[in-house]
Amino acid sequence: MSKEDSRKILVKTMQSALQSKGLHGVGLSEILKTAGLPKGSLYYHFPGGKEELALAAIANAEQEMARFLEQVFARFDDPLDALAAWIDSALQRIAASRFKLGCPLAAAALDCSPDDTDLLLALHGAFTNLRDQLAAHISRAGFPSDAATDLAVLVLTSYEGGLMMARAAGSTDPIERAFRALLSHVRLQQKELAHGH
Amino acid sequence: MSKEDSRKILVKTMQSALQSKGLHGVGLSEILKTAGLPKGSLYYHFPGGKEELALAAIANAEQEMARFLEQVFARFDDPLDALAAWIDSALQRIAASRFKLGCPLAAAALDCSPDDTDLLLALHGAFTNLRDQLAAHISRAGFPSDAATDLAVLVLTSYEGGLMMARAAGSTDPIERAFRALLSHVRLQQKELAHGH
DNA sequence: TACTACATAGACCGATCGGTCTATAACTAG
DNA sequence: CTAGTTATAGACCGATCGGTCTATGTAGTA
Repeated sequence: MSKEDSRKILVKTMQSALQSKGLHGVGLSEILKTAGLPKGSLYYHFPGGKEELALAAIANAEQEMARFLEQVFARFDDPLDALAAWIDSALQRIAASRFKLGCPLAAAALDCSPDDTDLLLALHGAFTNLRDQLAAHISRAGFPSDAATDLAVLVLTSYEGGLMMARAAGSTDPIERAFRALLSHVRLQQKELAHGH
Repeated sequence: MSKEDSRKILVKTMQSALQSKGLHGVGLSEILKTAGLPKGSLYYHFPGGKEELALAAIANAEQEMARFLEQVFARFDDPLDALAAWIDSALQRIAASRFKLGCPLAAAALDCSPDDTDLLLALHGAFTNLRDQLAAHISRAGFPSDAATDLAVLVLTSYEGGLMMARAAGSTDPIERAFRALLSHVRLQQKELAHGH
């Protein structure tokens, strides 16, 4: 097994563990058992141990999400249609996991100690990047830059909060309701803007 | 020290621990040290151990939040003004804790195992109650029942997601942005409704 | 074949985990 | 004063935690 294979397996395993149990909810032994690798491999690829692995998993999750967003926005002319499609696919993914999987970023953010600065900094960076990416697309829908950034944050917070509540509810209902409300309000605002107010 | 005192201290300590470190982020020993009580007290008041204590902390957090919401909505004629005031006070509370404290419900939801059914059921109940409470007030602002519930969920998800992102950012910026967008869109919709559309 | 990285393998460590158990202090009722 | 209940107190337990360490393949190069 090559170097890159083991690294990737470990990162993916940690990412999935973050989604289902949080940072402190899983032990290294469980991760290694799932990954099918011994402890030596972990500390060879990640001398920093659990935290370094978590940082890698966070970076990977951010990249995956950014890539996916880019794909979705490329498939639709109207950014708001893309937004709706993104949420639809998220609903399917969550339901498919029987509501076990949340966002690895959110889980890490709430499960770490407040003075775990490395982790929090990485998370802040990830959220900022995703926010700016969303904002850039939303502004294409006719929203001024400031309003687009605010809207992007609203979308992200609802998404994260919605994932969390969907997990508790064992249902996609919270996400469906939140984005039904969000999109209906945003469409209305868009119409107002188009009429030159 | 009376029975009720120790119980309350333990519940509050666990609640605060959930907010700052999550369910698995704190050990019982740390909780007991903070509470200034020995292990015997914990297992006397909560024979079910950590999980029973966590359930009590969740129930208490829900009650506190519901009570606070009731107070805020009682102070304003316009429910949307109350919503804004609620967020303002949340911003102050978060900043005062130097962004260390999140929502204990969210932390528990993301930090527990997917088959921890007791915990997830309690969380689902709490979120549903808060949602219905919010929806009842929002419908007073002129929104039909269905739309009011959707909006209430949007408010809750944004609040929870916003708290999480504020923690990562070390700033109230995400909450401010999310609710600036949310309230502006909702006010617009309210105007449309008032004009009889 | 010998040398040298790379990567795996897992025994082992002290610390801490959640939980159990017995002992005792403090108060109340008779 | 005694008996009984309530609550505190903390020693103690096996399991598991994250992390270190040495030994063992294994692949590429000379």
